[in-house]
Amino acid sequence: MDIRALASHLGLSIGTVSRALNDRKDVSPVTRQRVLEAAATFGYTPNQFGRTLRSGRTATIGFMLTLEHDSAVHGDPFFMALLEGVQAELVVHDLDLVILLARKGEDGETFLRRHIARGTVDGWLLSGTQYQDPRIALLSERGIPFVTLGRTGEVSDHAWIDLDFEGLVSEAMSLLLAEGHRRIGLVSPPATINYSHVVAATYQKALIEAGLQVDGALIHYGETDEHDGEAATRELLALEQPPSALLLMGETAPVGAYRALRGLGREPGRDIAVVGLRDNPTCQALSPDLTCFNLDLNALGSALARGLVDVIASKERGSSARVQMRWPLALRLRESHKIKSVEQAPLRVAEDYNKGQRVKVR
Amino acid sequence: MDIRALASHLGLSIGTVSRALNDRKDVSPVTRQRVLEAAATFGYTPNQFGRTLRSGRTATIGFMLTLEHDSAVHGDPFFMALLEGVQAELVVHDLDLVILLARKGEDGETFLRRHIARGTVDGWLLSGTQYQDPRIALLSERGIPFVTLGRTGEVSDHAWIDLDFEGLVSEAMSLLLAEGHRRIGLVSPPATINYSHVVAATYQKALIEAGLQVDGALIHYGETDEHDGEAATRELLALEQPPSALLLMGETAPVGAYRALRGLGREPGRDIAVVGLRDNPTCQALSPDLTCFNLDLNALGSALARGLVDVIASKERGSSARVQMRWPLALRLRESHKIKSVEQAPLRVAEDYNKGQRVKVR
DNA sequence: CAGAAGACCGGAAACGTTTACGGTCGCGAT
DNA sequence: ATCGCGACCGTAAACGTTTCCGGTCTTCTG
Repeated sequence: MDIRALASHLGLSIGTVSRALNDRKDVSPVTRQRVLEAAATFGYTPNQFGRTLRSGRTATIGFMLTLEHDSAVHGDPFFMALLEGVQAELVVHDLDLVILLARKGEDGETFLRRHIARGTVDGWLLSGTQYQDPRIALLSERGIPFVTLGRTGEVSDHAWIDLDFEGLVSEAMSLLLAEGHRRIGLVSPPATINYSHVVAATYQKALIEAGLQVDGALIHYGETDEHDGEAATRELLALEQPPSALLLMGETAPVGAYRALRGLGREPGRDIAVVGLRDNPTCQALSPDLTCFNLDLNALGSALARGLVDVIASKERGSSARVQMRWPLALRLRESHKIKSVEQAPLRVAEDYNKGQRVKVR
Repeated sequence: MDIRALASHLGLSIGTVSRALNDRKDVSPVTRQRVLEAAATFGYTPNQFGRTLRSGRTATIGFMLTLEHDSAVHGDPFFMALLEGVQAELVVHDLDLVILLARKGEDGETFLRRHIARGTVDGWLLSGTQYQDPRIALLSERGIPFVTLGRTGEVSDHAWIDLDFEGLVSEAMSLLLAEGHRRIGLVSPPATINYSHVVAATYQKALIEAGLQVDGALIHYGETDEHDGEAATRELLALEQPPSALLLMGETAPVGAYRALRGLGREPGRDIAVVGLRDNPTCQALSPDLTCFNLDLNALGSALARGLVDVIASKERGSSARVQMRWPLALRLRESHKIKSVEQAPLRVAEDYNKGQRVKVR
């Protein structure tokens, strides 16, 4: 079924039919109605390839999935719920979604270059932003609309939505400080991952504002998967002055931390406090229940898609939309942040570090 | 950069250039070489849409991702590793991969119909096959190449690769029977999921071959996620004659089972035996370590892709490829299948059920 | 009432490819 | 010398759209 066939059946020219289908002007309401009805009865769908060949638009947006270096989201169904939200929003704007996988060993830049040349999509959703991310420069200088999930190290005026790591870490820190902890271990991704910097900075800020000194030995950078979470925990607890609390900024790191702690004969949520990042299914298997942050992935996905739609629209209008926001997360108080054994006496540690200076903590 | 521009720069016609680029005959080796080099230096990439418009081929295959009813793979990074394998194989054949998401509330059939009309891809990879799956009839009668991950209830001659549930269940059963268990609880997906039938049948066959009777109360159908795994376990253990072993045919069901068991004051791997389905990250968080099956998702993905390539090739040749295979899984003996407390005396139970008749169990 | 201004529509040129069809040329066979 | 046959290449017609450009015809304006 052609547009030509449809037009001749209606006794119209293909131009008019095309205009009617695309909601453009220069077509009377009555004929537009006729065309729409005929298209529906014949089940006519415009050929996408003819359409893009002529107009240059694909009506499709791409979600770039990177398998490696994605430690923030590795190992859990993070994306499924996110993409559901993206999809739901895009369908409102008559946009289709395709998920593209970078080939194994292919870096993000050449991946994008390949697809730009191919003209696969009209806009991009990028995940797994690095501290320095060449994809951003590439897309912006070519004028291709995109939104990133996550910021980068350099300040940039591109569109992004990131988790509010500032708010998240400072909330976790004030919780732990209020519980009396003075030595708090931090497990954070390597420096290539952007949010690692935000996390470390906010962590230090919280300590300093509380009048405490920062001990670099308490900060552990590395992959934040289960395995490394275990190693990091062992390392931190082997310190001369081990932490009384752990803040784990990786999705599955708490699983490894629990294991390491028990291997050392210490019980999370009793002997040592543990706070995790996101309330994901993997961590729901832990007991005692992990205190961590709640994230509505569906809503986040929608916001991401809406941001991209805005960018595309403003580019067509010649203006420029400014979508840059930190996505708030709510703290879920459960069991693992508590310390039940008083012998752990966090205050003593605190006094050591404050050298007699009295600190008020909420 | 046009094919026209490239041709005029070479002093050739666009026809010749096209033939040279597509490895067709009627072009001398020397000019072909010239064309290839020129294309490389100019960074020319043929426009995909013009190409598809003319030839009808997209050089792209689609992986259909269904979010609902996918209890077999729900809640874990099943797909990531699988898709990596698919991608790696497809790239050899110059095929691109796109992952398409069914819209929320959209059933698989209309999803496919939409994309068939659009002509999005040349072939399909289908996951989450149902017991009755209308997608298969749709695609086969339209002559569109596809391979399904999973079989269906009706015998069909379409191409599929499925996990070897027969081998898997019978291996698990002979393990548990050899360990002395006589009442084995089975948690399996609902009847809409195809493999649930295979699992149940093999389970019953194993019991009968061992000379035991089948107790329907020991079989629990339902979603096999973490939540339902918990509910199912509670239900089974509430029986008058509770099972001494659990066979859980869902990815994350064991997590819930562990929780339920401990809620009832029973320790997995000591008071009761547990065998799971796949060795996934979520289950790796469990302790004691879950006895389950190992699956090389990467290899499975490659096999899937290769199958589809075969189907496409044989369709072009007019012949028909027969790719139907059960994918073997290796049992991983770990801790959870053991029973350390002898008071649980499985043999007594066995004698109850065999009414004095002696059974030889390997 | 003349002219301008819209509303509505058809014609036709693109968009970038592939591919069927001829045409030329050289060469071996008759 | 003629014929036939490959090898090689150019021409042009598609593939299915969108969109610019005019061309009617009606309606409003002064």
